[in-house]
Amino acid sequence: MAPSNTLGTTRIAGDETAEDAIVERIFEAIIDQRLPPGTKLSESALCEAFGTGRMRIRRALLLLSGREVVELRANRGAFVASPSAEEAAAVFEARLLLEPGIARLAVERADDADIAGLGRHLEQEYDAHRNGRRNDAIRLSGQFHVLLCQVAGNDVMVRMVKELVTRSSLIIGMYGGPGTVNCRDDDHAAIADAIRRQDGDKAAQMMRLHLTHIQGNLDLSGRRRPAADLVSILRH
Amino acid sequence: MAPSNTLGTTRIAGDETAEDAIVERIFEAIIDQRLPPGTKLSESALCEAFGTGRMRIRRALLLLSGREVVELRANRGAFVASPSAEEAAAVFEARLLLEPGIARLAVERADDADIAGLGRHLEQEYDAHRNGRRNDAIRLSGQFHVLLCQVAGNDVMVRMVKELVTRSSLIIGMYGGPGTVNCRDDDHAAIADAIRRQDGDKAAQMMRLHLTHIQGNLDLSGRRRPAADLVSILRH
DNA sequence: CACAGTGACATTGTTAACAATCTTTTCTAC
DNA sequence: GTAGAAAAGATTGTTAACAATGTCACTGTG
Repeated sequence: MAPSNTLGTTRIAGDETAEDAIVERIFEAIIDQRLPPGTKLSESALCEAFGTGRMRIRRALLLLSGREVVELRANRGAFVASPSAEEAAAVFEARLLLEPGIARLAVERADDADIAGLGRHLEQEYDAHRNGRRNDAIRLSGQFHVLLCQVAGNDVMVRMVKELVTRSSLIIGMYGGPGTVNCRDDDHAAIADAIRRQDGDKAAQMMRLHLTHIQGNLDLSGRRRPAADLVSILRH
Repeated sequence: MAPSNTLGTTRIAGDETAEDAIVERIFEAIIDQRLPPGTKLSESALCEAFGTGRMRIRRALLLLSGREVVELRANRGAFVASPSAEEAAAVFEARLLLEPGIARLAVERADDADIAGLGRHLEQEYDAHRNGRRNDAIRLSGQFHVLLCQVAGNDVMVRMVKELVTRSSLIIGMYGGPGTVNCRDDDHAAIADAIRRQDGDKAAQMMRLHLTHIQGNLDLSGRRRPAADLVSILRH
């Protein structure tokens, strides 16, 4: 099972530092849109939420700012990034350049275990969607793209896509319609199907289409969701 | 002129923090192979080299580790990353996926000023190469790829390619022949030429060829250059 | 009533001392 | 002379106090 540690790094268990875990938790919270853009990430609140000292928190925030997911304003503190419209366009342009190729690579590299894993993932996604577990649905939806990179067997791309997916969540939170979810399950199923059939061109094309779908649901008028209470969101 | 601040971020001048400058300097030093893989980056040496306190240095090192360019070993300190053979393959696979598309985008977006800028850059590259300024040649060579992203007008890709180019320098330092430079100037000229002629397919193809050339000069037998003296390398 | 100024409070940024770990040297035993 | 152990030294990691800055409520004035 192991429901937690989703989107986790490809690292050996004992090797993880505490701030990596914090980074990962905040990453996830942003991906499933529990932390909307602009949310203030105050040090004291994070200390309380994670039960750790200020140093760890500050390191984690610095790491997150390096991933463009958190904005550090001098003497003001850390905030969940609020991507501009240009940034949003750039993120999706990058995804359209990367991910169809990744899908094609995934076709080349996928073995039976990978195919089975994709199937299991789709089932989870579908389940979460059907049972109305919105947060799970959003997170799994983003995780699908990362999973594809893992099937493609390229850790560099895993890192990149993880960052792009997270930023996409922020973008959707800002510029997407109220009910918009990260991805439509049907698209994912189509991509996975193409991979199962070893049709690289189709997989790439479906991925391109999928990303275009998401992009098409954005309106770029700069709305913003209200910031929520940090401690309750991140409490374990 | 402005010979320094090459490969600099797309940021407003006054907005830069001190650690960003440090990060950029180390990035550059790695790109033109003055800092070989495995070099120990001791805090005290860096403090001396940059004339700043330990805190700044530690923040910079953490940022660099987030970009996979520096490896942080607990209680041992920071080291210039030594990419494994698998990592090397992943980096070039990612570049082959990204950069041909970027070249194509650059063709679509390039205006006259961009074309002129590319021309000037090539001249500088050629000049450095002819006059035996090896470090400049290597740095400019890497910078060409970043410049292309800037022409393509996508800051997300700029960040990605900057990281990939830096890691490529490490890879070449470890697995490349002794005289191997980052890129051959001819390839760059051919790419720039295709852009000038607005031939997107050709630009993409030349980029693919170019990256394949570099990749072909690697042998993956895990040699390592000796570590050099930090303070003399980074002193201003 | 609106607004500028002032002060108290809260939050972030920095520094320096301390603790823990690793490295190197030295000493002893074989 | 070599190998192992122990201690001294150097380096990194952590903590806590302090300084600087920003925020907000309150007050007085126009």
